[in-house]
Amino acid sequence: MSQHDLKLGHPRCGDCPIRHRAVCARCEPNELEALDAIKYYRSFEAGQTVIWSGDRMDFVASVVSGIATLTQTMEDGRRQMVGLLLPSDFVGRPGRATAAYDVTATTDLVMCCFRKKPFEDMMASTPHISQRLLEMTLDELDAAREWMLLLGRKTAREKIASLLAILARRDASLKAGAGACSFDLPLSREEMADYLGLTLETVSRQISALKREGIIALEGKRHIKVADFDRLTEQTGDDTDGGVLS
Amino acid sequence: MSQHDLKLGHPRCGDCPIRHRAVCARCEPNELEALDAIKYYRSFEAGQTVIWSGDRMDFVASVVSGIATLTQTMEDGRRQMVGLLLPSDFVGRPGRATAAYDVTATTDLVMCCFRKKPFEDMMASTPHISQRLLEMTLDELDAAREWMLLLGRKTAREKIASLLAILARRDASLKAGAGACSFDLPLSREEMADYLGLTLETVSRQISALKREGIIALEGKRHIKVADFDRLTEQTGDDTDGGVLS
DNA sequence: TGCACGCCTTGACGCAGATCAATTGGATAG
DNA sequence: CTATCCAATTGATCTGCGTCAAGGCGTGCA
Repeated sequence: MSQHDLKLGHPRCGDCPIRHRAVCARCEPNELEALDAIKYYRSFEAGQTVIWSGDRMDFVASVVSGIATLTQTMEDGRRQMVGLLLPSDFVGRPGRATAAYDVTATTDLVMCCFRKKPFEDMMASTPHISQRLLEMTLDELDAAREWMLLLGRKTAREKIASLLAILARRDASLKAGAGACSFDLPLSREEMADYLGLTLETVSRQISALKREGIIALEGKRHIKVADFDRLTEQTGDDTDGGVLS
Repeated sequence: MSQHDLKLGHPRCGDCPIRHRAVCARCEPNELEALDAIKYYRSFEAGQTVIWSGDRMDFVASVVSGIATLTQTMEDGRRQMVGLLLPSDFVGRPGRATAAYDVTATTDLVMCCFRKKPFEDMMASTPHISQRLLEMTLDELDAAREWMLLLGRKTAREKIASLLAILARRDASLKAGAGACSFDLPLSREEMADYLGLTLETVSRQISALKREGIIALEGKRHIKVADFDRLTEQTGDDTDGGVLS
């Protein structure tokens, strides 16, 4: 769409990690300067809650390193994860005063925060930013819709396989397409269950089943080896044309 | 956020219905002129498919009247609705060439379409538009996340009650809050099932159960009467502080 | 008037996944 | 080396919802 993507910072250098699609040589350096003035960093330990749903939220933020989750909780304690935040993902909603979801660090986490008021002012005066945010939000919406199909219509086995495939794709060196790969699970069984709309027992049983069938292997509880990625994706129920994302 | 909301057209007049939060007296008339040049209208009959997933899509659009759905279908025919498009909702993604979901008219439908290329050009030159779209996309993302909780963790009864509450809230004259109301179901049992991640039989049974308990009453198959809205919302599993949206 | 077709309802039954409960295994502390 | 703790596994049983199947009801067409 825009040949001139906003350079709020370069993902590679980790300085200010708002993701952009392609490095662009024509970006204005002063956009970065402006952001420098209103940003600060916060670190969290694995398991720490970053924000509780309903809290006043006077910043927006971007994940620098680590993984966080967005979850919703019902009165009786049922929990559903509704977002998985990976490095460069954006948190918080310009124009809203309170948080709508719990945000929890599942690994050690560093976030780059922007005070909300100046960030919003800057959005108003810097069109690239809202265009970039729109693009990112549309990506998230697509991911949410894929997730809805998983929650509403997939079996437990398909759910697990889908999650493992997502994690494998993003974590492992799968450049070429099919083949072997291995990665660390960033989520506990319970967190996986909250992601998938299952119980942790069902998650555990399905992982054991995949192991028994030789589709995956475990090293410890948290490290997964996938012998043949194609055999895993066969289990996901998805169309078999493995779209490789940019 | 922006005190100066884009006036692409006034929802009330139905001319060009991109929704905006508040009527703004200071809008530039030429923004509207610019849109006039690239827009056109299309009508569909109930049941007609507007776009198939994978189709080349050279426009974006906004719903003028009627209701449309976004659905995803798996190879074996399992279907999940992932979006419900009501008047003033936006369809299509700037920057993407092909449709990601099936779009189907569930009632007679009129859409206001914008040719994509000129629309994108205008987005680039008119910051208000991307800001307005960002706001709308964030609203959709919130709705999708609420929906994920429903799909992942709610029981069949809670799902039905939630859907009826959503339809009642938007359709009926519930200004004051609680009380009686009635409305027409815009969806068939099967479409409700696809929305909720259930089978149509389960939908039918749950509706019968709510009827038996006097929480709702049916007139014909498609008209619902809710005697006491609070008794319905008690069944949704949601927190009981009925947030009234702007 | 009757038949066919679509949509909905209702019943009977089975199973995937939830629930309840016990055990294992790996990590850390004493 | 043993005790403690917590995440994960595994087993036994239960149940909500899916599946399969048989009507019911309204609408349109011959």
